[in-house]
Amino acid sequence: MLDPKELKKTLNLPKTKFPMKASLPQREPQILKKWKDMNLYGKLREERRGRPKFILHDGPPYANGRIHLGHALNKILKDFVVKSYSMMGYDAPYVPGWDCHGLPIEIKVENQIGRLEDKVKFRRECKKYAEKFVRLQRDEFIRLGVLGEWENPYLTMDPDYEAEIVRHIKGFFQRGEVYRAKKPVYWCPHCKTALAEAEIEYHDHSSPSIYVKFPLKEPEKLAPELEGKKVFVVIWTTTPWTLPANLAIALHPEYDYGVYRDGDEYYIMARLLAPVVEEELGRQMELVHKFTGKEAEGMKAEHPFLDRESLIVLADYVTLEQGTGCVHTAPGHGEEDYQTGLKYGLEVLSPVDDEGRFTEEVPFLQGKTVWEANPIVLEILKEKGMLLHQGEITHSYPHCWRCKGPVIFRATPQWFISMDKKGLRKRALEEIKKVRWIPKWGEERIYNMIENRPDWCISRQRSWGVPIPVFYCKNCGEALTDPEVMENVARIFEREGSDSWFIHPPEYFIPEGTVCKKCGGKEFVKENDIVDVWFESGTSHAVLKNRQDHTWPADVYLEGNDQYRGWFHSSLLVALANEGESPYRQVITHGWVLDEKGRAMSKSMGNVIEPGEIIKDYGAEILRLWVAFLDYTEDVRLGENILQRLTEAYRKMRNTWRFMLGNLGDFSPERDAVPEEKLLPSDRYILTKFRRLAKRVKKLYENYQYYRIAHLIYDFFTVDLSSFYLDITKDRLYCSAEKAEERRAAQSAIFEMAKDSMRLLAPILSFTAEEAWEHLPEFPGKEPSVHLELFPEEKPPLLTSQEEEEWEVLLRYRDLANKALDEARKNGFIGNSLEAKLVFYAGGKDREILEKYQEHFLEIFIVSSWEIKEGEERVEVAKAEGKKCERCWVYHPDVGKDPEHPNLCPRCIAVVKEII
RNA sequence: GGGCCUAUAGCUCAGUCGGUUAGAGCGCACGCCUGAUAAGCGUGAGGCCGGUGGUUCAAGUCCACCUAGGCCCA
Repeated sequence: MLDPKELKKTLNLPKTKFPMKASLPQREPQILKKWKDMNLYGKLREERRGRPKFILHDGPPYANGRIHLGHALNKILKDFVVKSYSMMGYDAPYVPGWDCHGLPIEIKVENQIGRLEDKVKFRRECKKYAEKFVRLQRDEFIRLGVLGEWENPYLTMDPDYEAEIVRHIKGFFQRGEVYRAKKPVYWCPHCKTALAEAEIEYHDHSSPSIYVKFPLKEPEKLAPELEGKKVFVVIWTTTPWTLPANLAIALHPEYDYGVYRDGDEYYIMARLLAPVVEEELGRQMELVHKFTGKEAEGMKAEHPFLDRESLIVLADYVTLEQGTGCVHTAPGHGEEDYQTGLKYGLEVLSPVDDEGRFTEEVPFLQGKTVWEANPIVLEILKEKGMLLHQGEITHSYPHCWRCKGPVIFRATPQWFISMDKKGLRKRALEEIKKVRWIPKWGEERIYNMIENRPDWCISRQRSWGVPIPVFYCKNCGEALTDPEVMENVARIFEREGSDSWFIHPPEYFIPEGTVCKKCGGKEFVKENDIVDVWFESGTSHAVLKNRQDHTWPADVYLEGNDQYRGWFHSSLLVALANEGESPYRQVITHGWVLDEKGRAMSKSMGNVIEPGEIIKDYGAEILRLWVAFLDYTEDVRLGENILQRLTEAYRKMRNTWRFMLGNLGDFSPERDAVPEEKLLPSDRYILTKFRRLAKRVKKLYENYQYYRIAHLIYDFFTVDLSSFYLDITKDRLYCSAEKAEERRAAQSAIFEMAKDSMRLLAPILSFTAEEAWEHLPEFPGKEPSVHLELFPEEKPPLLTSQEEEEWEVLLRYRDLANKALDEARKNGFIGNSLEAKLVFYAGGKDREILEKYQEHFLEIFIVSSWEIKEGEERVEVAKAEGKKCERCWVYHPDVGKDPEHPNLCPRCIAVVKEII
């Protein structure tokens, strides 16, 4: 007689070196090293050569700072796309890129080393800064398990790339879509430079607060009884110096306005603000006429001190918080004023020079700074009797971040791409309809933006970027925008980079014999402005044309939903204008990363989670699983609780693989695989379910529905595998003879599911699938990395539809049996379910089905004995007959009858005899 | 203020054309097992479907408004 210890040795218990504990933070770097050493990316390119292409074109992140969770979400999703399409059999190269030029880097560098007069030196520092963060971010992206051509990314500061930018600018000029016009920008009179929004600080500042009268022309048009009366539109302003540039007065179209009599004068203002003005003036006025803003549109007023008209216009931004509801509008001195000016075709006046001094356009102020001009304007207004009231106000006012002095809005010449001159807007709107937008509301969103956007101002008064390749005639100032000259510049940039612009004189770029078309001048000066960085990144589609292994247009762009305004937008315009069509066929967007409560992460809220922390504490795989489980088309949340859930889900999947691998320890697919027709019913059932799952998963990968995949596979692992199939087949796997056909049958099913689930999950659980793949038994054609594999080919279901219905009945009875067994356990009647005998009550067809499968009930219900009786559907629990077999723990009446093995059941005696 | 979007159990997700008592997995509680063991199995409790009003015989689902949140713009 064998004692329990010896008996245990006769069992086929799971055995694998695949560890239960993942230790992801330590293990992942080893797997990354394997991929690097074997040149996985290069090998994949080789293996897929000649296959149809699938191009995901990477939107370049900005080379500034470490990566945050938004980057992680984005790059992991891209990795899902690229890896899954690669496993579908496409040749799917992935070339990452970086956006390297632009203001944020200039600001950072300026903070570090100060402002250098030498632009070449300054740009060199900017370049170093960008290179540093490209390196850092690249390593962080690699750490996430993202596979790509990291050794050879595209950078917007590469000479080749800069040349493409110039060529695309050239294209816009060539088609006559570029024009030069004045536009107001923040301007620091002390530093004599334009400032970007990001360079503005707001501080309190004391300004005059004045009410000014504009005599209304033809007041009878507003109300007949006003004919011949002295009617004034009253405006309020804190910048009297901008009054010389006044061209309009804006009213809100919907607000109520009134004409108020004050002695023999009549004042127009918003009715809700009249009491405020009355209080300022210290006297009451009489309301003599009411009207709404839109009634006054197109009327004219006289400028209070210049011989000029001021048009009454309408604008939605007029508020009733301050002033009179009638807004002084100077298109050269304010962003909103400028927009309104565009709408009404007003001139952009800005009679102020670099130092903030008035030009000869305003003779009586010439040479005075805007600050000096304020009191002079007041004097004139008083003189002309146009100053209704004067006070002082302290308010928040924009200041220069460098010199801390107050800044002004000043119109300067800028380059614009026209949306309508050559039908760019119209063609863009048509092209949008041809693209597949995921989610589909994206189409409406970008459509509305393109439909309503103003002309694109592409010039920036900065130095870290690509120059606009234009020259000006030294003699007459005319711009030289000759395409051939620009092509020459492109060729030079290709060779020397855009630094050359700041090194060489104009003659270096301009072919000999070039003369000014206007005056015949032969001497030129270079443009100082650089191009908007959105134009640069919008040129990235050229990467697809310049790399041999790519095709144009891209199949997919995939970015956060802020990029409807950003990269999707600029890419569409740049590519469409130059190539004639959209650079992408599909655009996928993902949401924002929020904290667990659904709020945006911000430093001030103190709720920021760094990807690095998660990788250190949990592993990049958990981050990948996070991305997989969420519906990324909406905003996604992350916090401790969610990480905890994900870690547990991860462990379950890992353990399921581990258990499968353990049971395949002695299995060689080539030698031991059992033909499908010899599989047991439960094997056929689970494989049918699994094959159906595999088919759905592949379809879902095609449609980028990762969270559905994750849920489906995870549910299959927990419900179908762990708690059903793998639980019920333990008896077969452990207790049957090692080479018994029923055991090999279960192993065959497990092998298929292990192998194919690893392949199906490889794009998501890239690290763990790889690790598990290494522990999977060898078979012919097994690739050294799971990422070189293809998705499993479709296999037919093994059950007929009738058999499937039979399984529904069996599983219904399994539920009943479990409830009954639980009841019995709670009563202390049994412990382990093998102590039980089940009595099934069934009738008709159900009874036939139970009888048909009853030889498998030990397996399906994990009980020692059973009986089927006629009756209403239910299951009862009795004690199993016989004694417990010490080897398989099943109760059997014959245990004790064999004198040699009195502690074993007949089956185990047979198995044991064979072994001994 | 405008454009677009979101809201179902503690968490992540289902919920078809409007149609029975709104589902799943995890987590939680209780129990079993000790041959997947820092595992495995079973049972159970969790829902004002963000709120209000409307359309309808019937609303998680359609409409309007509101609240909370997100991206972009002003």
